[in-house]
Amino acid sequence: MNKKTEPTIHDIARELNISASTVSRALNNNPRISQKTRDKIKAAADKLGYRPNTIASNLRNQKSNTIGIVVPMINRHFFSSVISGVEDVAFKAGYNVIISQSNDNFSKESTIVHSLFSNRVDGLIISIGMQTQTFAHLELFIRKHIPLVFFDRVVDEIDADKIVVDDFGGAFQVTQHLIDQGCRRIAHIAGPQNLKIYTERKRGYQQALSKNGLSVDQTLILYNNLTAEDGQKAIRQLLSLPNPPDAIFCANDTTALSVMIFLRDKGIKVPEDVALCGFSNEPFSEFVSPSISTIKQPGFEMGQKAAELLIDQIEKKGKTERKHQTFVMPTELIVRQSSSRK
Amino acid sequence: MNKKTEPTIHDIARELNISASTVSRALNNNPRISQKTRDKIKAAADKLGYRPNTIASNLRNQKSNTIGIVVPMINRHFFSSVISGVEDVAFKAGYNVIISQSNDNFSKESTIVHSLFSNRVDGLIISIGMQTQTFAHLELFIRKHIPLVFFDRVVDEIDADKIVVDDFGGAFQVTQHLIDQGCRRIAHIAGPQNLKIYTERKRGYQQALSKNGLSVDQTLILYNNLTAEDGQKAIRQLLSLPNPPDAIFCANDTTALSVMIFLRDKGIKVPEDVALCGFSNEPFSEFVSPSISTIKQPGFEMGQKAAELLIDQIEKKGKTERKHQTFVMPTELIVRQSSSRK
DNA sequence: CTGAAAGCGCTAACAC
DNA sequence: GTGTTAGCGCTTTCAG
Repeated sequence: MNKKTEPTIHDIARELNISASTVSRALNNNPRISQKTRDKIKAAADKLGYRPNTIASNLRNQKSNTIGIVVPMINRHFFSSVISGVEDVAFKAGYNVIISQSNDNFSKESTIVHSLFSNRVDGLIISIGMQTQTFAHLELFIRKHIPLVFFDRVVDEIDADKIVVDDFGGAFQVTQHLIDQGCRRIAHIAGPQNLKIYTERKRGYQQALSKNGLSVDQTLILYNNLTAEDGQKAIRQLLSLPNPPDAIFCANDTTALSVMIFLRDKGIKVPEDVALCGFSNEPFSEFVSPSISTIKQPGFEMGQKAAELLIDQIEKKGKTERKHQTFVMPTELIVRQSSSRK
Repeated sequence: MNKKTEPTIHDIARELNISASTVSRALNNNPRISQKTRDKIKAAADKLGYRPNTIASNLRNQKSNTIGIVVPMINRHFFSSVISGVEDVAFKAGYNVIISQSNDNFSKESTIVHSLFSNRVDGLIISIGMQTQTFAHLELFIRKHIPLVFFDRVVDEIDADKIVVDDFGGAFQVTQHLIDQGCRRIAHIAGPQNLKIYTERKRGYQQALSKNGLSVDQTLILYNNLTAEDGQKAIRQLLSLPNPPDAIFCANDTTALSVMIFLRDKGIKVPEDVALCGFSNEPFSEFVSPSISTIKQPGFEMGQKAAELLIDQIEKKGKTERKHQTFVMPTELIVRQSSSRK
């Protein structure tokens, strides 16, 4: 903030020998001010280099025109796409976007959410961290009736609008596809089961197996945090089984990639020896060799939808508080080399 | 913002039959308040579910504890890494981060910057858009003495702190490397020359050629906006030359990738027939086949540095207004398959 | 069509 | 160690 005091509406008022309220009205295009004075005031404002002080206006109006967004990691393609979508819609509607990342750290997430509340954001869009298992910080928003929209990693226990992709359906499709390619012992590298997206993906996988008369072998389901290192560990373990899998469905692309690189280094052929699928359609999955089959998640569109829902709630506030809904965005199976046995 | 009026320090004051200023002081840990009353006040605050209203505090303190960041596209690995670095440092220092993307659109960039000013951000971090050729919107910040830090796509005409990578050095290294691999007709797909990063990359390329006694052939330098489509067009044109190149240095990885895919589809061998290098080390460049040699840009670290410089300026404000500096982050050549002829 | 006055919630002289 | 008071810059009744 600058020290030389900025021109205010009072400076404009003094310049023109009128009152500050008239200036305020003119600058807000209040029709009660004549066109002539309005023009005069705007000219003076320009001349003085006046810029409205949004903070003062926010305080007075009890509205910050700001929305907060919290993601685990900004620097991840899916999340940055969502943020981009949010910004796109928010900008057009005249809202600022404050971003924060939790780094999957519960304590940071909680601090951030409280700080956003103190900043009086008009609404919050969040995808919770992997560690998050209690929700007092989010219930705060509910209790105060501040609009809240979850996306991707949502919280069942809280009643709010949610945007998810069809994790179950996507996982089902992937698994069915692997079965169609002739795979019979399909492993699953699963994510932390406190996150619904990962339980859903597992459920889709299991259901597809069952529907096709294949048994669910618990030794073929491994749980971890889906990092590249976790993928390495998991594939080692799977290969060491007496009866190793002929296909692996990884709950994200990062893990799928690390598995693929491991197999490539070991001279194990993908997809001939082991077929492989990921989830999310990270940009690299298309270009690696062999390219990785995966499920496309429309990140940008999810961000747009989340922002639309949130702003809708903000601006309808008070009137018809409508029921909260969960929007399921369609997923799309993208078949690439890593699973194409023909 | 919620309608049920939030508890304020006055509510706490009334509850305890003390004055609001005492409450304010206690909550800010002012040592002039006795430990006993401080505890009492904090207990009452908790009980009432009090959350400080940052907007009011900001207005009073003439400080928003917010920094703005403007990038061309949030949804690009390099930029989201920078944002992540900024958030990392800003959070620890108690600042919020408002993000916006210009979409390389000058008019949007200008609107955003003015809006951030109206929001009284304490400082601004920006990488300008491809179209940006006039700087009135940025001079506003200079004129008002609001700290401003440029990164990556900086503006020579404005005196401010800048963080860049060593574009010249990186391009020189890449080109030298291609020469070392035996290439003699090295083409360059260059970016828009109003952006310094691209003139520097071109300059590094030319200098390396000259140093090695190779002539600079203007027909081998193509200018465009470095999209995937631009890359396709450029490689077509280069291949149609009477004397086509034996190596191509692309000013970014996106273009390098599209060139590589084109060559792969045409059955032209990389690196044997045409060696290829990019710039930026986008995640995909490592995993494509053949993997793409490139220059690593430390995005996260640049973001951290930018935030540190900015916050340093904000908090030293008024005192010793130090000279503005340009920080050049080292680049690193990453040699991969696309240029390894051995 | 315009002005006067109050107040959004917080902080910081200045008093005592 | 605590209270009183004024004011950050803006908007909005209410009055005329």
